[in-house]
Formats: sequence, C-alpha cells, structure tokens
Amino acid sequence: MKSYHHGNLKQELILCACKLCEENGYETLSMRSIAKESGVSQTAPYRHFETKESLYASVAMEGFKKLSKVTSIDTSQKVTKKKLIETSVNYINFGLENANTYDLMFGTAVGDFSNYPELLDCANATYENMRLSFAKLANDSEEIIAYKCITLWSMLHGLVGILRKVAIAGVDGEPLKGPMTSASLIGDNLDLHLDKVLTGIIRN
Amino acid sequence: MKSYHHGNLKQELILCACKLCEENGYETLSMRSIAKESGVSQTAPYRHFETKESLYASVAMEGFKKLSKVTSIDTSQKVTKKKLIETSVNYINFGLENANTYDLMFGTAVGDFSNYPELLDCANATYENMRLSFAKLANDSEEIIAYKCITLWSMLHGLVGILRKVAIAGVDGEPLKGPMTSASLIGDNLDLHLDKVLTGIIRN
DNA sequence: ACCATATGTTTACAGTGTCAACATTAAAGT
DNA sequence: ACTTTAATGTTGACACTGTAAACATATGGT
Repeated sequence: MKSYHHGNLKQELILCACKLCEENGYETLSMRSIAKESGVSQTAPYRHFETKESLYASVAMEGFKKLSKVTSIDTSQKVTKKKLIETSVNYINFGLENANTYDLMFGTAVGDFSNYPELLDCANATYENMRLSFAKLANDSEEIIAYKCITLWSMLHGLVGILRKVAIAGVDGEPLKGPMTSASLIGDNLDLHLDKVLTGIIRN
Repeated sequence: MKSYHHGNLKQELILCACKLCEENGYETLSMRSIAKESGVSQTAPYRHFETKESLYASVAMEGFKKLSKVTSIDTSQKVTKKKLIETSVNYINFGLENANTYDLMFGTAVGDFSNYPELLDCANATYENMRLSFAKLANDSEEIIAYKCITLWSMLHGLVGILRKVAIAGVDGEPLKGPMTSASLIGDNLDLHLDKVLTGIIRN
C-alpha cells in the first residue's frame, strides 16, 4: 500500500524528531531512530537534512515557533507590566515543560544560527515581539528598549536553567541543598519574583 | 620504558579530557580519544570512570574548582558592591573563555549532580561563597540573602548564554541583528550593566 | 611466598553519522 | 506521448562510538 515515495516525509521526520527529542533528550536523538520511527530506510533522512545538525536546527525552529506563540503579547493593545509578567511566566513554563527542546534552542548543538536562516528568523521573531512590547510600555530610546529586553531575557533564561536543576534535585523528596534551596525560593514565588525583577527593569 | 601500570592515569585522563573538551566541545570528547591521547588502550579509562557521564562529571568538577577560584570573595574582609561586580565580571569571563566546559557544568550532559557527590560539593561551594558575600554585605534574613544570590546567579548565567551567542554571531563582522544587537549593548558596557543590576538586587 | 585486588589489554558487539552506488518515481521539456 | 532530468528512496559500506567480557600483569597485605 505504501508507495515508494512518501509524499510528506520531511514534515513527518521533523514531527518525529521533536517527539523523540522531548521524550529522551536531543543527545539520544539519531538520524536512524527517526528514520525507523517514520518507517523509512536509515539514510532516507539525508534527502531532507544534510547533516544531523540541520535536523537539530529544524527541531529548534519548531521550538521557537511554539515559544513565540506562548510568549507573544498583542502590541496593538496597551502593554502592561502585568502582561509582561504573564509572558515571563509562560516563557519559564515553556522552558521547564520543553526542557530538552529548550536545550537544543539555547545550547550549542546548533552552532551558528546564521547557517539556518529560517531558524534565525524564528529566533529573532520571538525577540522582536518582546522588543515591541517594551517599546509600547514606555517612551524610551531604541537603545534603552533593547537594553531592557536583553536584561529581561537573560534573566528568564538564567531562571529556566536554575529552576530545572531544582526540578531534578527535588524529585526524591530530600531537602534541597546549596543553591537549590534558594532557587526553590524563587520557584515557589515566581510571580512575586518576576514582579520585583520587572519593576526594576522597567524603572531602569 | 613505560611500565604496564601508569601510576597516575586517572589524573592524566582528566587533564586530557579537560583539554579536549575545551578545545573541541564536550560532544566530540570520547572515551577512546582521551585513552589514545594518554597513550593507553581504548578501554583503560573504564578502570577509572564507570561511564562517560562520570568522566564528564570529573571535567565539570574541575570547571567548578576553577570557577570558584576566580569568583571567590574574601569574606573575612569587608564586602562591597564593587567586589561583587568584580566577581560578576569574572564569572562572565569564565563562562566566555571556558565556554565548552561551562556547557558541561550547567547543561544536561551530567544529569543529576547528586550521583557525583564531589561534583555536587564543588558546585555548592561556588554558591556558598556568594551566599557568604551577600550575608556580609547587608544584614538580611537568610531567606533574603538566598534570594539575592539566586537572582544574581541566574542573571549571570543568562548573560553568559546570551553573550556567547553574540560572540558567535559577530565574528564575520556583519552587523548583528535581533537580540544580538541588544546583547552587544550589554557586552560593551558590562561593568555599567552589572552595576545597575547589582544595585537593584542589593536594594531588593 | 602467596593471594586478593587494582589496573591494564584484547576482543567483540551493537549503535552511530555519513558517503557512494543504485532504484524508483514525479516533474519538466520536447 | 515520450524522453530526459531531478527528486526521493534503498542497500551496503566505512570509520567511529560506548561499553561489556575475558584475560594479563603488577601491587600490597598476610
């Protein structure tokens, strides 16, 4: 029943890769595994992805699309601190719930985004919405806006990294030690923490 | 001339691994490559590291030791904001200059630190000094101190991640786009930025 | 001197990324 | 409609990887 040509293999491979990546981590994701899972021969993926890295790039791109969706603020409406907090929470949740994909997006597995222009566009789009949001929030110079953006972004990125370690360290119910204790202080009061941080950033 | 037993293989393997990791990234680091580089058989490392992950753990631990060294503040002296800024700069420089090792330390290659108690200790020690520094800086409650710590740490961690992308994106001399433009705003004024951030954190 | 243990080697297996040669089909040009 | 070409798929191969098993040699405690 299956024809020699799949018809939509690339998309299926990407879907497959996203699933396997999120389930088992991108490190265990292999060209051969997605091929098997998609029911094609081991080297079929090479007709659609020059290298494994370029497959990674595709998975990362899907990640950025999803991230964009959950973090984007409607900039045609009034932008408030509350909305920024909401978006920040969404960002962090995305990072925690899609941890493995998040690694791919912000790690080193995909070396230089400019080798994958579509990926670069998606990544930039995520940022661009944040930029517009800050632009709408106050009447700052371009430079200040950009500065506020990056301050928030790096903050969120750092938080995701640290809160994830807490999630790992905390599973066995033992009391957390070291930095993890502190991190859980934030995790349990995320809204409050973000409010503080954002207040600081906005005030500049 | 070489005796059957090496005498100090473990240490040499770790040294080797650190070198290869930082040179080519931990992803290309292999059990076999460090064995070859150390002049022993392919499986010799398995007498000292149960799995590849445990080798990673050793490399990460060396990283934390080094990080501790460059970031530690003498808490027997008076702790000032200036010192914290200095330490923060050192942290970020460490992250940029030891990028590949940094990945190992804060990425997912070593899953759960509690499987490697020595590593966990080293990681916690790095944090502990920061905690003491904040404790010395102001008369806050334990909770507030921990909170300030983690806020700074996640900030620094986030910055490292983002500034690295800039370093990659900026090599070809082309004008940076998207978030990278903003990030370079920070990179070029790191001290100023950290001063602002720290002022915010200290003020709470 | 003897023996357990630590440390090293050889061999082997299954899995990986990727290339080259070949097969089949869909698309494009005449 | 027929032929050519490019796109897409398969098979087979190579060098590399992590790691387990079986064996070899050195070291230290008795």
